[in-house]
Amino acid sequence: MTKPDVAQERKNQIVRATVDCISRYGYHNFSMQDVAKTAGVSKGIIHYYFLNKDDLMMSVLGKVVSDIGNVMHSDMSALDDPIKKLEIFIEVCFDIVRSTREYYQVNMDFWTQINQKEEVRSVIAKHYVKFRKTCTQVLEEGVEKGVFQNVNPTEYSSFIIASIDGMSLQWLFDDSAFDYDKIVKQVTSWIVSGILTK
Amino acid sequence: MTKPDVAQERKNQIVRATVDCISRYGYHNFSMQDVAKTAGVSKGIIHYYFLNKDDLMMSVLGKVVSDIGNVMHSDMSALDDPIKKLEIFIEVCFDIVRSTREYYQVNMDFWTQINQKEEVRSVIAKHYVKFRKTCTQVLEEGVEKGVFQNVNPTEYSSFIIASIDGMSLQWLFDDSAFDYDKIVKQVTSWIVSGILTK
Amino acid sequence: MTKPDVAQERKNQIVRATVDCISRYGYHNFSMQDVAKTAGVSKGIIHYYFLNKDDLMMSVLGKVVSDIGNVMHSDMSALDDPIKKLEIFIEVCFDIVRSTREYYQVNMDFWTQINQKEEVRSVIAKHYVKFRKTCTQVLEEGVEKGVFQNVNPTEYSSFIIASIDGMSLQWLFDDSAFDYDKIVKQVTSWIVSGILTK
Amino acid sequence: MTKPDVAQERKNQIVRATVDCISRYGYHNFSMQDVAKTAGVSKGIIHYYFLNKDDLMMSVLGKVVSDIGNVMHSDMSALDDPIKKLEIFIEVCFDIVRSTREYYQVNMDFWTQINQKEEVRSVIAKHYVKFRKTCTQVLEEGVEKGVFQNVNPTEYSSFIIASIDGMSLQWLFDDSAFDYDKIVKQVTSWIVSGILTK
DNA sequence: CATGAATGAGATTTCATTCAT
DNA sequence: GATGAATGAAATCTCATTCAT
Repeated sequence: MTKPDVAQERKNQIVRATVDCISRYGYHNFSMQDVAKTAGVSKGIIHYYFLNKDDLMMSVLGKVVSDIGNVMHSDMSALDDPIKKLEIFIEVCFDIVRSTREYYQVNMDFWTQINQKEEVRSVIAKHYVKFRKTCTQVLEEGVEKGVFQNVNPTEYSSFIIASIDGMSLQWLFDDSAFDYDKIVKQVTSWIVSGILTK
Repeated sequence: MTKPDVAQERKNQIVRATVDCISRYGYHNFSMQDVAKTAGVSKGIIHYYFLNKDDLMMSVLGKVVSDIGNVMHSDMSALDDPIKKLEIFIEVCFDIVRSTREYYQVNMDFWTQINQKEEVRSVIAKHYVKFRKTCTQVLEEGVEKGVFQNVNPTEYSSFIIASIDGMSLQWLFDDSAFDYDKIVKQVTSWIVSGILTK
Repeated sequence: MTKPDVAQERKNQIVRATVDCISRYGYHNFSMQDVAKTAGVSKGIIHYYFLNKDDLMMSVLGKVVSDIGNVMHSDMSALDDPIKKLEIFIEVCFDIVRSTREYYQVNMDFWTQINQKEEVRSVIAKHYVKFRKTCTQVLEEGVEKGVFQNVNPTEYSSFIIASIDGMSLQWLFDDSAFDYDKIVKQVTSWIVSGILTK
Repeated sequence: MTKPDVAQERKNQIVRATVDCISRYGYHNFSMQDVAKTAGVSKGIIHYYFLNKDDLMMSVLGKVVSDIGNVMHSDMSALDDPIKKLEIFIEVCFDIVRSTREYYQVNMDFWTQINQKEEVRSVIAKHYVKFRKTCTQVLEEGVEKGVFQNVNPTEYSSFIIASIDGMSLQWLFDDSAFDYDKIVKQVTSWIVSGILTK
C-alpha cells in the first residue's frame, strides 16, 4: 500500500500550510479559509483533523519547536575537540535563524501567547530546557577535559543561547544593522574565549 | 497656559489603557470596547483621537519604546569609572525587565509585527540603534581610557544587548529556570570581563 | 422626550421578531439573520442587546410565559359566584389557546428544552405553579362558601389545567377532530360538575 | 428463512440509537455523527438506509408512536367489569409516562414539529385517533351495560386522554410539584366517578 | 467633544450529505 | 453493504468603524 497513513499526511499538509499562512499574513491575520486554500483542501476538513484553531496552532508550535530542536542535534558527536564542538553548536544555531528566517519568526510569534496560554509557555519553556541541555553537554565535556573554565555549564549555556537569540532579534529588526556573518564569527569568538582556561 | 493640552492627556489616557488591555487580555485578544472600558471613555471617542486601531497601536509602541529608552538614560553621566558605568548600564537594563515584566512583554508582543508592518519594524529598529548608541558611548569611554580592549564598540554593544534580551526571554518563558538576580550578576561579570584589558 | 427607553423598545422589537420567526420557521429552523430581517435591524445589533441566541431565547420564553400569565389574571375579582368564576377561568384559558394558537405553540416549543436546559424547565415550572395558584384561589373560595366539595384545591387545579392543556394539544394536532367550542363547553361542565357539592 | 431481514434489523438499530441521542443530547442538538457512534456504525451507512435526517426522524416518530400504542393494547380484553377496565386503561397510560419518562419526552419533542411538517402532524393526529378509539371502546361497553352515563364516548375519551397528557406534562416540568402515584389515583377516581351513573 | 447604538464584513465552527474505495 | 474522508453551505458571534444626537 502506498497509503500508509493518509490522516497523518493530511495533518502535516495542513500544519505546513498554516506555517505558510502565519509567515505570509501574520500570526493573527490569517483565517482557516486561508489555510484551507493554501493547503488545497476544504475549510471543513481542517476541523475534521483538528479540534479547532487553537488545536491546530498547538500542532504548529509543536512542529516549529521540534524542527528547530532536530536541526540542533545534527552530528556533533563525531567531533572530539570541545572548542570545535562549541563553535559548531553556535554556528548551527545561528544558521537556523539565517537559513529559516521566516520559520524562526513563526516560532517567535508564539511568544505573544506565553501570558495567555499556559500550554504555549510550557512548550516553549521545555524547548529551552532541551536547548540548554544540549549546550550544557558540550560545555561539560570541555570542562572535564580542562579546556574550559569551571563555570556553571547550565548558566553559561543560558548565556550562549541568550546571545544567539538576542543577536538574531537585532538582525531580524534590521538586517542592515550589521553584517550577520561577520558578527556571528565575532560573537562566537567572544563566547568561546570567555570560557577558555587562561 | 494652565490647560496643557487636554487632547494630549486624553490620548495618553487611552494609550495607557491599551497597554493595560494588552497585558491583561493579550496582544491579539482585546477589543476597542475593552480599551474604552478600561480608559473609562466611550468607544466613539477613541476614533476621534486615533484614526483606527492600527494608529492606536503605533502610539502604544511609541510609548513603550520611548519609556524603556528613557529609563536607560537615567543618571549614568555622574559616574567616572567606565567599568562601574557599564555595570550600571547592564543592571538598569535587566532591571527594566524585572520591574516592568508585563510592560516589557507588551514591547515584545510588537516583535511579531515586524514582518507585516514595516512601520513597526522601523520603530523597533530605531529603538535598537539608540539603545546600541547609548551602550557604545559607555564602551568608547572605557576604550579611550584604556580600561577596555579595543573591540568594535558597536558590535560589543550588540552583543551586550543581545545577552540582556536573550536572558530576559528565557526568564519570561520560565522564571523558575534560574535565579534572575544571581544570573544577572554572573552575566554582567562575563560581559565586563570579556572586554577588560588583560 | 419621546425617547424614554430606546434600549427596552429595541429589545422588545427583537423579541417580538423572534416569536414571529419561531412561528414561521420553527423553533430550531430560524437564524439570527432571520430575526434581524424580521425586526428590520442588522445582525450585529441583536448581539448588542442579547448576549447570544440562548439569552434571546430566554427572553422570548419570559415574554411568552408572562403574556399568557397576564391574560389569565384578567378581571375575575368582580364576580361573586364561585361557579361562574371557575367557568370563566376555564373559558379564558381555552380562549388563550384558540385566539393565540401560534403563540401557544411557541410556548410549547420550549418544552423540548426542559431536559437540556434547567433554566427553561424552571421558568416553565414556575409558570405552572402560578397557574395552579390562580386556579386554586378560585376553588378555595368555592369550598369556603360550601359550593364546592372539599377536594384538595391544588390537586384539582392540576387536574383542571391538565384538561385544558391536553384538550388544546389534541386540537392543535387535529382541529377537525372535534368542534373546539362545543367540547370546551362540555369539558367545562364535566370539570365543574365534578367538584360541585351533591 | 433464518435471515430475517438484516436490513430491517439495521434500521431498527439506527432508529433506537437516534432515540437514545434525542434523549441524551436533545431533540435539536444531536448530529448524524452522534447517531452513528451510538449505533456503532459508520456515518455513511445511515444514509444508505435512510434518505436523510428527516426520513430517519419520521422513522423515529413512527417507532415511538407505535410503541406507545402497543403498550396500550395489552390485555384489557380479559376483564369484564367496565369500571375496572377503564381504571386499568388509565393506569396503563400513566404508567407509560412514569416508566418510560425519557421515551415519552422524545414523543413530546415531535409536537413542536406539527406546524412545520404536515407529515409529523398527521402521524401524531392518527395516533390520537387510535388512542381515543381504544378508550372509546371501553366507554361504550360501560354505557351499554348501563354502568356509565350516556355521555358522548369519543368526547369523554378526549377528556380522559387530555387529563393524562396534561398531568404528565406538569409532572415532567416539575416532578416535585406533586406525588405522581397519589395524584394518578385521585385523577383516575375523578374521571371514573364523573362518568358513573348516579 | 463625547456618546453609544448601529452596521456589516468576516471569523470560527458545525454538520448533513456525498462518494471513492 | 460499509467506511470515513471530504465538501461546502450556513449558523453564531465578534468587532472595528461610523454617525446621529
